[in-house]
Amino acid sequence: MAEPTGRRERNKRERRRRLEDVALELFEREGFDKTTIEQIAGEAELAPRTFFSYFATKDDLVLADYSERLERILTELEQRPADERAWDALRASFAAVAADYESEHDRIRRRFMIMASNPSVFARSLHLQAGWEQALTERLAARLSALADDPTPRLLAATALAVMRASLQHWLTVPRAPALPALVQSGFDRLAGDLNTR
Amino acid sequence: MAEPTGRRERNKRERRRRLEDVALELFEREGFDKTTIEQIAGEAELAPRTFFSYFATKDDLVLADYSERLERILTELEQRPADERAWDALRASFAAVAADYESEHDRIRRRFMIMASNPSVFARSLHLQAGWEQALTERLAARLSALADDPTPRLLAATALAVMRASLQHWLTVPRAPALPALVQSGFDRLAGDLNTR
DNA sequence: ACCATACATGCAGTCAGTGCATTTTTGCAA
DNA sequence: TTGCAAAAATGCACTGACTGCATGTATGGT
Repeated sequence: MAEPTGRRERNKRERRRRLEDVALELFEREGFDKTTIEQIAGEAELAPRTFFSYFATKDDLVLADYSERLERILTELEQRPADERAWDALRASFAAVAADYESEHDRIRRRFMIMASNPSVFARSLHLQAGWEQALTERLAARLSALADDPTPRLLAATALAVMRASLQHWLTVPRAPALPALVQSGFDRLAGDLNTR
Repeated sequence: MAEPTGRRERNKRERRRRLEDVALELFEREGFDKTTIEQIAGEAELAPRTFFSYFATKDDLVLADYSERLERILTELEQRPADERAWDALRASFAAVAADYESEHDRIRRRFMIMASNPSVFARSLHLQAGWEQALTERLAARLSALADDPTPRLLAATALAVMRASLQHWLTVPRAPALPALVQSGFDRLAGDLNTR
């Protein structure tokens, strides 16, 4: 009875969510290192072993939705006109994604705090970002019809991500910082324009 | 007999070195994950427990000399004239450090390969780089007399490191790449100059 | 109601990393 | 030389993440 199909799906989603919620709270209250998988599974009313069919590592609990963000960026970039200058296309794409972040400030901030205070989580997040850099590099290379040994695409990707990262950190840690899209845009502008005036 | 003092120091250095050598070779031959601390210690003729008084983690074996590099960069930056534009000072500092790398191509490449093929080592290296970014950011803030909430220093630091990283990767992976200092310099120039012409 | 399948669970194991107690080395001085 | 204190190496017992494999249990379609 009840739903026709998809109870399985629903249960899965619900359990995954429960693990995430419970874990985040424990991390904040007791600290990441002091919290064991056993505790997390316990509070989520699952067997410890089951945890690992939902998350590959403890770190992933904090970084669960990282991969969606990359998709967002790439999609956004895909939609920019082909004749737009690469840097401008990146600027627009990142600003658009930044606008998404804006509405999730608290959620993102919570995770950022845990991440920032835990080396292994932090390291893993950077590792995921490196994956983004690679993906971005490839798209840019295609877009620019760059030769395989042209460093330009990687340089652009790395720099754009650096702007995003610096902006994000600023946005999350400085008390009354401007809105994220504004920070991102001005970061891009600064690099393109008055880099040599400071 | 023999040396008056410093035998302790010497032994320590020698053992550390032995661990590093032995480990690198094992990593290359058997793979990072398949190699256990026990094996490494065994080949270096030390007790497993002793390993941890030389290296905090297995990852550190690959990244042993990362911290010295940061020092190099900061020192170099310190020596640039105070009235030089920040971006130019960074350019010169990074190019100087890049020149050091040049002579160590093989050593660096070996480690890079292990790092690139192992997530946890790679993640840790990025984490160390984030530390550099922070240190650089602080130096630049001082240099620019920037206010605490000015994003400029972080942006400059992040970007400069992005250039360095992109150049390094290019240098190590593209068959007949130009010399590293040249790559670094042209990366800096490209960002400062013709970013908006591509 | 029945069955195949997906999923949760239990169990036993590996390995990195840590704290603590003990033994061995080494530097120095009598 | 010998003796001694500090430094370093070692051994031992432990925690906790993560894995492989076998088994139980719920779910969806017939």
